[in-house]
Amino acid sequence: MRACDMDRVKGLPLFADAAADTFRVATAGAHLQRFPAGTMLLLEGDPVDFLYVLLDGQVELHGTWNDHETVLAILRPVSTFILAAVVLDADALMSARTLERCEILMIPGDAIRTAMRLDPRFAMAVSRDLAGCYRGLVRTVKNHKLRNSVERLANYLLALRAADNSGGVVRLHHEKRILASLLGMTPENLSRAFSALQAVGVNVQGAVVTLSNVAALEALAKPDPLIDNHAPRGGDIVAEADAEVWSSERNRAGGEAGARTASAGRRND
Amino acid sequence: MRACDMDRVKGLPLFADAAADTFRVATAGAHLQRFPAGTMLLLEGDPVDFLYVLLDGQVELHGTWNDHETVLAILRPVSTFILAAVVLDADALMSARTLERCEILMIPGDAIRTAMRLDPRFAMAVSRDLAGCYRGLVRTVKNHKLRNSVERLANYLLALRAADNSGGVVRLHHEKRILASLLGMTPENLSRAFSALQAVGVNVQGAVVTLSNVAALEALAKPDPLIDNHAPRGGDIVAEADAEVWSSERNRAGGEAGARTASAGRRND
DNA sequence: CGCGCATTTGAGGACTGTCAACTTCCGTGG
DNA sequence: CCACGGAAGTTGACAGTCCTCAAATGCGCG
Repeated sequence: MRACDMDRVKGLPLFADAAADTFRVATAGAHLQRFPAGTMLLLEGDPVDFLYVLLDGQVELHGTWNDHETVLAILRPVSTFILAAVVLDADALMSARTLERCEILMIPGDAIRTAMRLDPRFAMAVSRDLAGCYRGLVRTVKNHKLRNSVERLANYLLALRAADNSGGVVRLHHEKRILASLLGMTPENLSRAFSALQAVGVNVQGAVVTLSNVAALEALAKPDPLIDNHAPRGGDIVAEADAEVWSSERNRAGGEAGARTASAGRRND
Repeated sequence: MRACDMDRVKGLPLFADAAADTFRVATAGAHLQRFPAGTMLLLEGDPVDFLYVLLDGQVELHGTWNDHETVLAILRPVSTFILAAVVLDADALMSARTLERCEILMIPGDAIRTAMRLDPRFAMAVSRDLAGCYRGLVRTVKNHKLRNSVERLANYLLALRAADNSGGVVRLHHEKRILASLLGMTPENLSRAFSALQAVGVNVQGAVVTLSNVAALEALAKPDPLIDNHAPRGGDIVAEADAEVWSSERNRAGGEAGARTASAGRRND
């Protein structure tokens, strides 16, 4: 493993606070591996033997049922994934597949669990990481249960814009059919959702999306800090520490989240 | 706090493994409180000062957006909730409301965080708890994205049956409109979903549901161990340790989960 | 007994998925 | 450099699912 890779791993919130020994032990048994695009790293139901650290490339996490598949998260460097299964030494609930050529550090699950026992600071970091992942998923569920597909897409675009601090032009990081699945719709409907957003100044040109009327888009999207990690807080409150990898917002470019309906309201309560 | 309550708290996976000292310190600053039905314990967006331990009654966790509300989880004793926010000392992403008269132990968040720093075994237990919660939500997302409303209801009923190890008769633990929201539909559609399940031997009589043809119900529901925590594993595999509170399967009686479409398949990819 | 609320039922419409045809894009190979 | 083939993305037509509104029914509590 290159020194710079080592530094990148050490820079993860998960390891930043760990004792030097902990880090050394954990990475001692680790190995760096390269995978071509389209490789299945992990199949749901399989035992999980490693904590994965994505150093380069993109990885998709998905689930299947009854011959259907849905994308649950898309990871970009630097991210760890499958931490929850490692902590519990349990079977994977999601499959992982490379979307492009990837460089991945694989740390034995035993090493992680041992390190947690020996280093309370590391155990604490794991807890914080998992708490952040959990909260990311709460946002996702709220997003899906409280918003329709056009609203989800609108918020996704705003999240992209916030993440790339791009002005009025954002680039989609994935194929549209992957994005459609992540947002919980079919490719056809994603296409129609983009059309619908033309009315608020959204134009698509391949992977390049121009937002010519952000105010109108925001009026439609109604981003909410309790769903969308990028959305502005009310007062002068400090940004929360959710951080962390996985389906955490940063990786998904703020894509998924979730929150909703009031006591009297309706819509998919 | 009564001694028997103390024992119930100590019996939680979260505390079972903790040092005696840890438990003493944590519960020293705690106070037991009773709330009438319909009390808002916590509003989303509020700072979280306590870890809540539900000892008696039922609590609903919900999220709101744009004047709509959705139920994210329903908790029954003994459960802790809001642990993720406590670990991160962050604002709540969900609101909590009592559904009936409740008895709740409130442990200061500081005490929890301090205990984690001092007691690695406790920190480890927190990690395991959060990992279980996380996996519960992964199941929920798969359930919602991969199944339609009738399928979700069918699996919910099977989960209830498994939890209560009832034969062909299960009791609903909540009002139908709450259940509808938890399952991601309107009360009207829950009613229609029940009607649809008559074809596979499901009959509703108030809160009492009789399942006269479990085989047919299962054929429709297609329960999956990677979505439904109750579903049978393939071989002689040991049941996983997900356990834990919160939106964990046990509380929701195995209700929620989620996963979906295969590469070629469709339906809400 | 009557009121209020939860639940049910019906009708209609909005949203989303399915199927099929067409266009565009892109990499391969001639 | 250009033609070809396949995949991705679009569009249209249609159907199924789900939500909304309204009204009726049933149940529990005062």
